[in-house]
Amino acid sequence: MPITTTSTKNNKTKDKILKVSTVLFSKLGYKGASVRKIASEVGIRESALYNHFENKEEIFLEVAKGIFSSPFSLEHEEVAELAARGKPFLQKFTMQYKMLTFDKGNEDMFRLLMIELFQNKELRAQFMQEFHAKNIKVLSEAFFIMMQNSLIHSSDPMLVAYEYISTLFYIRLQITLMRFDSNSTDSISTQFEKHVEFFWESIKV
Amino acid sequence: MPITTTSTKNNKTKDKILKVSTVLFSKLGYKGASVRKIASEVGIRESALYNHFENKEEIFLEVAKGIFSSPFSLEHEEVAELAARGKPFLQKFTMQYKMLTFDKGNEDMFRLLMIELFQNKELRAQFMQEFHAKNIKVLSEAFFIMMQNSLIHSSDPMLVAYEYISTLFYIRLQITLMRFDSNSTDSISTQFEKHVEFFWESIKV
DNA sequence: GTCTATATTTGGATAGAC
DNA sequence: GTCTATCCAAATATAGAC
Repeated sequence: MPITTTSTKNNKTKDKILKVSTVLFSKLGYKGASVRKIASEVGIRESALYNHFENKEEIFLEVAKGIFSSPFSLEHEEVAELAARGKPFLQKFTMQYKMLTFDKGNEDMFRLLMIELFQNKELRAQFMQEFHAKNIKVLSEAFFIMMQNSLIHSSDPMLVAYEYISTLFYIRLQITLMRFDSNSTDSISTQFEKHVEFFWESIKV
Repeated sequence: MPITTTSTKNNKTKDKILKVSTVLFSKLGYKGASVRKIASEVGIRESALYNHFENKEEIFLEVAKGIFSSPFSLEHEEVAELAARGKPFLQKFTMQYKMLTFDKGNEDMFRLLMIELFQNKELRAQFMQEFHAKNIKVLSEAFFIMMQNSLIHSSDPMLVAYEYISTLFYIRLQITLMRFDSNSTDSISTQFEKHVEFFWESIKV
């Protein structure tokens, strides 16, 4: 008995509403994605939407849940194991980040986050926690281990983590922008790998 | 005969409209800042607005001009001179960036840019050009000079520039987010200086 | 240049028949 | 659960008096 994220029952319309809403919210933002457009795209009347959701806000909140539900992350043991080897950790972490960047669903969620970031206090708080603090935590733990193993120069692990994640974020933002305009990301797609190389060369003993 | 940026004549109302619009657009975005709210805040009727601007779009475009009009930047000669000394260049460049981050007017413009980034193709193009490409150009020129003077390790100046600017951008975004919620930026305000130190230690010969 | 009045469109939401 | 019909509020914008 597999349980879907949200609805326990077979609810095709509700699912379609969420699917359509995700696309529209992440393209047009909360205000831009009107109930009219959503209903029209789903293929039903606006009034029918209200059989599945209380109001527009509820649809949005359901969609927005997806923003911070990262499909994968490194296990604590895996972090320790990889960090002890140094560079492999950075490679693994960065490739996961790259995957998220190019994954269609996560791309939509990232765009939605960026669009609503300054319009939604709750999203800002979650951004700081889930996108920033969590990454800083994992990375600084890894860098700390690398320092203990004398693989990299000793300094503040949190600072090193900050420096590392900031570039990943910037690459992700740029790529998301380019893809939104259907521009080629060829010139920037290897930036993640270049970042790993540059950074590792910078910090290694 | 000093000429104001936009209006040659003394036009107090028009100036007030622009001032109010700047605040509202940068808080609520294009859609959120209604003509009603603008007029109300200015202290006139909506219809009176149309004596000064064709429509809402025109007001926005006028306000948006301010996004990419950086108040200061380094002269070409100054870049060369400072870059030849290495670290002083990074310090100067970064302090200018920090000033922009904390400057009220530029803070509003940066927020407006972030809010509308995914809603406005023209803004995206300008962001890539004015915020990214221009900075990469200045920085890579400086790093190139440092390499020629054997102050830093030889590598791709563009890559080094990319790594450098990405962190500055991330710090700026975080600070702008915190200030938007009136949160203290004490813990992060020295991040710019830390970035200079960390980066210089990473690249210096 | 500003006001009142009004037109028009869009958007969120409900009532009630099927 | 979906439809038609309808309501109400908000938003952009114009006409014309003062």
